[in-house]
Amino acid sequence: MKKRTTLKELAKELDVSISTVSKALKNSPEISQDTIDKVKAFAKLLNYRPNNIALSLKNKKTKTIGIIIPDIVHHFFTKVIKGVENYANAKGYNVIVGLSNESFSNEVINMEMLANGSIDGFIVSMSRETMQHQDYQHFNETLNEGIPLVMFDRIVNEIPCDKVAVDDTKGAQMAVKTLLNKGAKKIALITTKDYVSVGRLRTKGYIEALNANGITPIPELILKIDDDLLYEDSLENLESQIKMLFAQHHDVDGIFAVNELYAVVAMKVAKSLGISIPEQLQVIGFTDGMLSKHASPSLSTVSQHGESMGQKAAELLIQRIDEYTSEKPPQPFNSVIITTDLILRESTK
Amino acid sequence: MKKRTTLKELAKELDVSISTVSKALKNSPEISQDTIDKVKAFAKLLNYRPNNIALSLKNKKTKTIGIIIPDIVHHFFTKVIKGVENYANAKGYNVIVGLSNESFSNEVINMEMLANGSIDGFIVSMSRETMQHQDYQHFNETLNEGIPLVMFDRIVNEIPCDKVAVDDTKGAQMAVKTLLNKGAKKIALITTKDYVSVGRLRTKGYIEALNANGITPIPELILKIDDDLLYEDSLENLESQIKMLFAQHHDVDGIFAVNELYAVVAMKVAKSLGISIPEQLQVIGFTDGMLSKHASPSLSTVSQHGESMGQKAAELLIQRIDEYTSEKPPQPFNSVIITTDLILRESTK
DNA sequence: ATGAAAGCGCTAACAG
DNA sequence: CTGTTAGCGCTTTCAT
Repeated sequence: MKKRTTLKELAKELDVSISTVSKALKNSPEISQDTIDKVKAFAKLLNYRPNNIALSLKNKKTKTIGIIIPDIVHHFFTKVIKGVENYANAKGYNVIVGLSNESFSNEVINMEMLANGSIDGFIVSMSRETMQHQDYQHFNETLNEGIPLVMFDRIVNEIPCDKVAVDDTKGAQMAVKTLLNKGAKKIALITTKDYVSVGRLRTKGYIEALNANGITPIPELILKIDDDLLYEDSLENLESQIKMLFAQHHDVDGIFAVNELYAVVAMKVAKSLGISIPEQLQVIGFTDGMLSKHASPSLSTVSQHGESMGQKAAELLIQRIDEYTSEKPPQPFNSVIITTDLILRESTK
Repeated sequence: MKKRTTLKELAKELDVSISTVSKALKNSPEISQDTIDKVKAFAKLLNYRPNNIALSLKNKKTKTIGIIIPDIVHHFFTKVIKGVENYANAKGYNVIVGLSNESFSNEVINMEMLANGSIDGFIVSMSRETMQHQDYQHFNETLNEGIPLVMFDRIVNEIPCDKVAVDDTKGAQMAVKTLLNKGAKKIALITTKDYVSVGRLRTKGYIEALNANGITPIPELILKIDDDLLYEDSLENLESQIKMLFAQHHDVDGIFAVNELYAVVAMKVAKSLGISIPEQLQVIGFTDGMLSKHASPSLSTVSQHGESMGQKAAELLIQRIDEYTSEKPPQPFNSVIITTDLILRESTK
């Protein structure tokens, strides 16, 4: 277990000063080619590699970014992380992942832990609790301390920062419109409670699409699911609500669900009731994940392009980090919208 | 954008020395209660929080651990990360995630990047390429530099470190035995190429279970899929292979697949051929993910307990980190086996 | 009870 | 061309 070599050691062995070694390794023109060669050869021999931590302390930059998400067991967030990693690594950044588990306090604690010098900036999707409490103080504090922040997916206007959002409303509109075009007359919506921004926006899209087609939305056809479904125990609740919907409205022939799980569960319930898909009932979900692809019938869905979101978020963040450190004039904040695509599969005609 | 307060600033404002402030904040008995109070009050006022980087440099501990995985868009790894995060955070550690994308060089680069002081230890599941090349030099180097390493899931004996593995062979045995008990006579296996350790071990379990029941394994019933299926484009290849299997062996009445995707695809093909599940064909997969739960019929599966694996890995790693820094006598390496559970659902009788 | 000083590993302004 | 020095923020030993 040999210890990591330091500049000091190299210097001592070569009998030159530390700064000479430091400069030589950077090909400084101040140093003679001769010593440069000697130093480099020796450094390679001892397998010298600079200590990141020391560099961070010196440069006041850690070259790592923190991403805070509500849950990692979730295809969409996973895609986003992948996008962030790809872009960040290419730029020489590492990525620290913090999980809030949908809890406000976890989110705060995680961010505070990282804000104490561990990271150069944050990429965040708010926890459900934070959205409910509408307490954004920790975000604003972070920003005040000069740590840039990019929010994605679960966005809120109150926070002055860069944002990357999905075009939730448009995506939902498109889905519902497609359902209508394909002959659906009575389309139900399975969505979240309104405090979830993406649920709210997708609900908006649903209503707008109906209105645009001269259809008055029927409140009874809108299921606002209470529990965030990532928490798997609430599935039964969902199933029974959907059963009730079918019981009361035999003629529902279309369903738009704001995530793929709701959609898949709806299909399952429908099948168990002997309703055939897509003949009697067409279904479109949101988020293009594993479930959609491998459900049977496979699920038509609005694709969110999580990986692109992650990339874009990382890009905005690193740009902002550069701006801060180079003391450039501050640029206005960006709000990037990632457009959605409709992927048609077997659950629609 | 106010800057972070430092000890120095506090000291200047309070007109005491830096070391006094430092000690006061730690309730050092060397400092009078009076100054302690004063310092603390002022520190709180200015919202002082210590700089992690400076601490890391001083202590030579970063309080962060690096986890390197082949792919994050994968339920199992995601569960493991969650387990690692939970345990690590509780112990005051952060988690840096590195993705190898199943590539050897990415794995090496990622580890080198982090090994330069950014982390106190690694938790790793090898990339597919690494398993193929059987080049473990980077792991050994890391260990030589005194950075502890815990491997999980994709394990290899050649590396002297702590390990957390799934009981792949037993899990597979149990699955096949269950299939037999439930009346299956001719059981096919869908597995990976042998260089994937977990695939190899599960194949072993399959063969052992058959042998134990006096059945001679038929090579034709063993499909060794070439491409790692996480790469989604190779699905068609899989489907056609499965079709061929059914064409040549009408009487296959059981399938054991080494992951849930293979199993779900097999069910899909079977259904498309009019084979009813579980009546004519019973299926068991491996890994208890979203797909298994929400497939229709829902998939019986061997659960790997990814979250427990992550927790255990983090526990072993942090223990090892403590050992290293406290210069305790080295303990022998642990190999923890996480036992599997069989979850019976609709795809078996 | 308080402070000065060294040092963690590295960089860079300044001197020679 | 090479070396000295100060400093990043903090801890800790050793004076005082």
